[in-house]
Amino acid sequence: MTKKVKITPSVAEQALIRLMRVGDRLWRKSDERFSQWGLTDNHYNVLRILNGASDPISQAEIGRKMLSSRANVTKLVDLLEQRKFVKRLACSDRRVNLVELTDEGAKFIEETLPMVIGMANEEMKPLTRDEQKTLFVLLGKLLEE
Amino acid sequence: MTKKVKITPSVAEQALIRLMRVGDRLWRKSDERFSQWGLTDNHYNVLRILNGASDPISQAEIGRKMLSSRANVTKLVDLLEQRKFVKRLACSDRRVNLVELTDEGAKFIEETLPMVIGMANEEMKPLTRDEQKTLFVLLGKLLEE
DNA sequence: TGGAAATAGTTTCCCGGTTGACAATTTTGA
DNA sequence: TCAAAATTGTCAACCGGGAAACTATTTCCA
Repeated sequence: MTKKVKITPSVAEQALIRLMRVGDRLWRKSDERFSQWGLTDNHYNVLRILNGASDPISQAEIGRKMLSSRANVTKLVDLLEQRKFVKRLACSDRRVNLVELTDEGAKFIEETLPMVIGMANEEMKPLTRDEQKTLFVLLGKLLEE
Repeated sequence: MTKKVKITPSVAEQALIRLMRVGDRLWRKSDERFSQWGLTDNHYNVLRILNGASDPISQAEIGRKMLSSRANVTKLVDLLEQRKFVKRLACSDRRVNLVELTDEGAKFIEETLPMVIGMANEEMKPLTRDEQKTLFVLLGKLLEE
């Protein structure tokens, strides 16, 4: 028979695995929930970015903020535009499309955001507020490499 | 112009978003690294599960442990079998395939595991050991719903 | 100033994963 | 006991996202 490699995983590795697992689960749940509106988590992300921006922003900028490829942003904006949540504007730099939220898009955000935030709160309920804060800080340290 | 919805994100939501973001980044890096062996993170996961199991286990069981669909486990095992890392065995319950690690698969794990663990340690280096432990515990609370 | 390099957006192709249908088999319970 | 329900593995179709190639445009700098 095969001889198995015995390993006692380090704390670092255990934490890493759990981090990936929790993250994966949250993405799945999130996508599952947004599908009720025929959208992806990422579609909604675009809407929130636009809602948070004071001015229309370029697709490349959107891609940078959400760590998505330019190619994919094109597709995301395509759908959102077809849904009339978003509009592409010409820009003086004729390479770029500026994207802005339409009134309809803003209305959609307004109607759905409370529910979305509610889901987040629900998801984090097992942690006290202090623990949530601690988690936030620790994850922050991992983000800046 | 559109009226934007103003929201100050809750601590819970900020932590959740960061959690998803960090998780996503880790998955990407992980996949990128495993690709040097022509494998996916998930392929390796299967090997580790088999390495950790004392006996051959069914594909359905593998899928359960790694939160992957049965259909996908079929494909994962297909490749691993073709690579000779894994073997399918008949089972008295004739619906199931038992899967076991071959000597070659065990050898592969033995050779690569130190590197994989090293990557994990590297990734978590921004945190002290205590912080890693704290992170592990907090994430644990999120896992049990 | 003019040509090389950089940037933006799109399109095509590919890849990994899921869903749903299916056949084979086993378990359940009336 | 035996038909209905559940389980397992597979396959085909689909879907979201990434990489590379391409065009159009702008910036850089020798």
